[in-house]
Amino acid sequence: MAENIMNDICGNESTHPEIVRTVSEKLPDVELLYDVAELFKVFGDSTRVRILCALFESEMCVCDIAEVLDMTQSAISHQLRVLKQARLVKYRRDGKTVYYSLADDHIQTIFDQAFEHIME
Amino acid sequence: MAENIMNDICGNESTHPEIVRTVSEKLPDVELLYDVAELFKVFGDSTRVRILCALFESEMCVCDIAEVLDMTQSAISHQLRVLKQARLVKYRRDGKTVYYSLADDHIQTIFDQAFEHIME
DNA sequence: CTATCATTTGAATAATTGTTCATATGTATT
DNA sequence: AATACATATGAACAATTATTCAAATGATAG
Repeated sequence: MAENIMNDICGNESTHPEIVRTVSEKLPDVELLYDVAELFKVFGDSTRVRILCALFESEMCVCDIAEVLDMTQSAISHQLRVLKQARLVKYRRDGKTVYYSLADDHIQTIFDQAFEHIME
Repeated sequence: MAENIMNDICGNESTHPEIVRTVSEKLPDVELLYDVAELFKVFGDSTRVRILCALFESEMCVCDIAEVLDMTQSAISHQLRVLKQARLVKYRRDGKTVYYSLADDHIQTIFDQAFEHIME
């Protein structure tokens, strides 16, 4: 009973060497793709999506955003921090109040495409 | 020492009632925005981003993808499952081998915009 | 049927992350 | 000064998740 359980599982040689080679060449730098994933990770939370969509309409202060989303001011502030670090929102201070707005035009385009994907 | 620490923290009445009202009206359904976040969550992992970018070039079997990304075949399979559930990839079987390819044209557009945001 | 190989799946583990609570800034008013 | 209020921040907790390992399918050839 010499069960030869080798289970190569696609060992050394490729199944399709030429495809592996050309795709490996054309694939963008790992670091760039990592940054892309990081950007999408920021979009990948419903609270942040709702904040950005709210800011599509108008600049807003933290309190107003919290009221529109029916969430804690602290929770909103934490998420605005994430959006700020990703350079997706900018802010201006007026007295005690801080007003946030969108920092980038690409955002709306990206969201529009996402909507289209979901709708179809 | 009657320290009146009330800390309203934007209590009942809005700071900007008219903005809160109009934004609340225009904001898309929570469910739709939740779906948008779910889609971006799928894009928010560098392994999946690399898989999708690889598939931009050519359809590929699981083993080849694993070799291009220098990762376990099992890890790739798990992620392909996520991409499949999100209707982002489709597959065809040919004997023992399963070939994956992109299921949607929006993906490339979304990624292009993401690249632009990062580059600028 | 058995052996082999590509792929899938399930459980376990480690790491990441969103919210809450409490507290700390910062700014204006008295 | 002290008070009030908008916002920010830090620690803690719960929940989610990507990878690994082991084992199970599924498919073909002998």
